[in-house]
Amino acid sequence: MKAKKQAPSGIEPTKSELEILKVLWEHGPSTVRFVNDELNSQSRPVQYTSTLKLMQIMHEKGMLTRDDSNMKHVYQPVEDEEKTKGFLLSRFVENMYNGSASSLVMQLLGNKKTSAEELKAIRKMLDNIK
Amino acid sequence: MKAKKQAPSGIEPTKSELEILKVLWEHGPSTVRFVNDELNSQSRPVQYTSTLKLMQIMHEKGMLTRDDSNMKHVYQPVEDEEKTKGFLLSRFVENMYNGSASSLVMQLLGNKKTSAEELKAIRKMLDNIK
DNA sequence: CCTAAGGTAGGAAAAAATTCGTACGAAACA
DNA sequence: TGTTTCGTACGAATTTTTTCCTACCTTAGG
Repeated sequence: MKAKKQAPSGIEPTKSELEILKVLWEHGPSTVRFVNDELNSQSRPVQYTSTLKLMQIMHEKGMLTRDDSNMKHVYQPVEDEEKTKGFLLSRFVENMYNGSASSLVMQLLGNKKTSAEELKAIRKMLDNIK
Repeated sequence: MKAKKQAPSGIEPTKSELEILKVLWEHGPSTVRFVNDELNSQSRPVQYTSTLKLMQIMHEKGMLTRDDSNMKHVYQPVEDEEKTKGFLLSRFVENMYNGSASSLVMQLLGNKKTSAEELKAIRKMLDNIK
């Protein structure tokens, strides 16, 4: 008998779970049917019952709430987008850059894919904080 | 018979593979013994042969090269730290912020865990690019 | 030489994550 | 009312990732 590995209040989505969260973040509370259609049109073919199962599991884990007062259950993330993304981001920084946000930004700036536009936007943000 | 899913030149480490890469990045080319000791002292208990197996798999995948001219094989990442981290970072940005680096930075700035020191460092970097 | 210590290889088990088949209930509608 | 459509539940199969057991080889020390 092993203690359940504690995760910060149901956060810590797997890859597939994240896909689902993204749909819910973008479109708000949704039915399984909607999420599944979205996945199929936006990213990849997946069977309805697969999406259903996964969303049920996420519900069990406390990652999603659902309204099952109607036949078509409507699911919704427990934690909001900001919080979850913030968590994942700081874990990423922790993991990859020893917690140094500036190291990450430096990497980002050295990245060919970061356009001049982006740089400008970032500067502007920093100025606004000043 | 299914076609092997192609991955960008051996990148795309799993969680455990990343742990190993981190050791190799920090300490340079290493033996399995060294990496295993490091994992055990730095992060978690893991059997020698588990680490061995994983490093062998990474080698097969073309993620690590190895010098097996001596009995104690010495392993080394194929891609350098910058490149791999850059890849992972841009995938993260792509995934989580629709490719918008500035969105990510904004989140970072709103993060309690990003200290004033960090902010200062980031500003300085931006000024240097100007 | 013999043995102990430490190395690799490889198969297989275990665990985690993902996918799907089947059963069955409710609702839409011809 | 029958039947087709759309929904959930749930067990199980599959795939991916991780772990470890066993066999066997090489080297160091006595």
